[in-house]
Amino acid sequence: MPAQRGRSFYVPRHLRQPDGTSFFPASTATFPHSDLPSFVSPHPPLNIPPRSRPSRARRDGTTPGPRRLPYGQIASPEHDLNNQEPLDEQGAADAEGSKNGSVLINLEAYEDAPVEASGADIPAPASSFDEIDLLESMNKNISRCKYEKPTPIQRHAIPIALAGRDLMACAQTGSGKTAAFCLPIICGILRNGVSNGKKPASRIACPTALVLSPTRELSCQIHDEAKKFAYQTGIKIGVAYGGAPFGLQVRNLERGVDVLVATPGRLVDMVERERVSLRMIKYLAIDEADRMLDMGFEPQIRQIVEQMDMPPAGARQTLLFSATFPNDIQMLASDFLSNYIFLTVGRVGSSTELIAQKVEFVEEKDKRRRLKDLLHARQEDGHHGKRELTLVFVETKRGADVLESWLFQNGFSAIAIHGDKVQVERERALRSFKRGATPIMVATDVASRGLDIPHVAHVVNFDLPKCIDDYVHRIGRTGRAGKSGLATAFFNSKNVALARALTDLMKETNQEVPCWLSECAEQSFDGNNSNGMSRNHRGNKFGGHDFRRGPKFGNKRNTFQSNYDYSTSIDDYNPSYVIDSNGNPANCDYDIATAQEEGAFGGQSFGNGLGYGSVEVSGWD
DNA sequence: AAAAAAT
Repeated sequence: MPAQRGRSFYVPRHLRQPDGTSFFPASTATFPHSDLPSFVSPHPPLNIPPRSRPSRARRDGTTPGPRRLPYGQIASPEHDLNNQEPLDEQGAADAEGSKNGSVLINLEAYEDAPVEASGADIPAPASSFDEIDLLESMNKNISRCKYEKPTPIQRHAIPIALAGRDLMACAQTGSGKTAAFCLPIICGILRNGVSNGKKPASRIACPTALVLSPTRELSCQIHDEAKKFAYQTGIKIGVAYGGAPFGLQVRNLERGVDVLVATPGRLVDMVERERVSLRMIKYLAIDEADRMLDMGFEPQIRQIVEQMDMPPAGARQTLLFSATFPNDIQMLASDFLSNYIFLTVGRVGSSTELIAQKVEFVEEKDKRRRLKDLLHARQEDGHHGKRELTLVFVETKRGADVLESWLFQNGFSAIAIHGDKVQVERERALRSFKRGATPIMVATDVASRGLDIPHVAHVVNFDLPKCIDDYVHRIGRTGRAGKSGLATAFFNSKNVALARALTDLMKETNQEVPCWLSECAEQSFDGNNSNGMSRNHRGNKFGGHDFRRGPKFGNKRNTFQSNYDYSTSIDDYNPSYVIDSNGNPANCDYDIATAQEEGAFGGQSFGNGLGYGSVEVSGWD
């Protein structure tokens, strides 16, 4: 029985201390409610000294949060990726039912979400939508969306954005961050007069606002959401992403666009072909900003923001949102910002505790058989017929296809989704899964971020991800809106590097950690490092703080909650160890055979002591 | 080694 830390809530990864404690001890100044703390005082703009950009190894780009959280709002409407129809009132109210009591109960916990804000002249948060000076037409849309009360991130971020300030904000997906940047942007455009980006005698679309996101599906989702807020305001929302007909998208934009939601590649294409110009951009929002600035994406983002015709920082308003903001990414991101406010809204993720996490020791060759058993077990437990959904994550695209056909041959109705499928197939697979036509979906990480899939009762990590953030994100597909869920992971010697982080996370979420896993974790090094490379540039963790306050920058004025010792975390962390041919740390003498003797195998290591039968899972309501 | 994002 592993020692529990006695914390009854989940601390988001980016708010954790290296020792696992929260960044927000009781003595720390936080403002869980909407009062602006008295110790927040204006100070001159921070002067960020030039720095050398650290060379970065492959970073485990993390994106926010797994699911939509209640916050007393009705859960987000299901997004039909193909639905490009204008939103009608029914659409606006097309909220997925989550009117159960637990939502309201959980709401109380979210009110305590700790908040950290730093920067000059921080606008006071608002406690209600009425308090925020959004326009009448938008208030109606907010009501139509059944948003009764702003979420913590909305309460803080919307006043900041409405005040015209640049913002770097940390908040989980589903905590309402889409609205947190869409509402003030749309409101700002309305106040200044809608132009629909029309230049007389020009076919070039000139949007006033640009929203960037890392995946096509996420762009669709934001597009749909933004349309709801802009309903009957005259503001036009457009979308541009790859895998869909170029000409069709362009023609839609030619009809006028104020807010363009896009993935980077297609946008660059459109700008280069002179179908879109960024010269009128007044608002730039980057969703999943840390991922967007991660290797692979950064050059494109830099091209869009710095090398095309977009007005420079200061001449536009820039809003960056993400779940995590490692310090090195903050540095990159600050290039895009001017006198910005850094905002972190942590959350008390009690719903995460509603996910029963189970880790089983399963060798590669046994995985299929074990998965089959799991799927059968659930059917025998009488849950089938409710068409609850099971999401199975694998490592590779090919692996997804292979497992899909194997499942099919074994009588399961499964479908695969991954990036080698054409967009139409991706969307078809997703729809089929959501509908329950194929209640099992085998996915790569393409499905782990940004997708809102109701009724997922079970997430199986057939292959565990390399980084713990991905794990958190994947399992968060279940246990939504106050409902419980189950997450099962297949662990074997290939995953030893994840043992420590996995153990920590499970403890934090009050899960019982199997003995063999604890033992493995104790004997291995920090598992959040999958390739044995030093990640000291990232600091010891998380980046849930304004990097401007780090020791290198020497500016600790006007900050609250600064009792964290950066000196031990940012530059001094330099682990080095050797990985042997099996991928294990060479000096980790963890012995699989011992684990087997200890009964570590499948079925013996239920995360919370609950069997499948005793886990309350959701089905169709 | 892998996934995502342009054609």
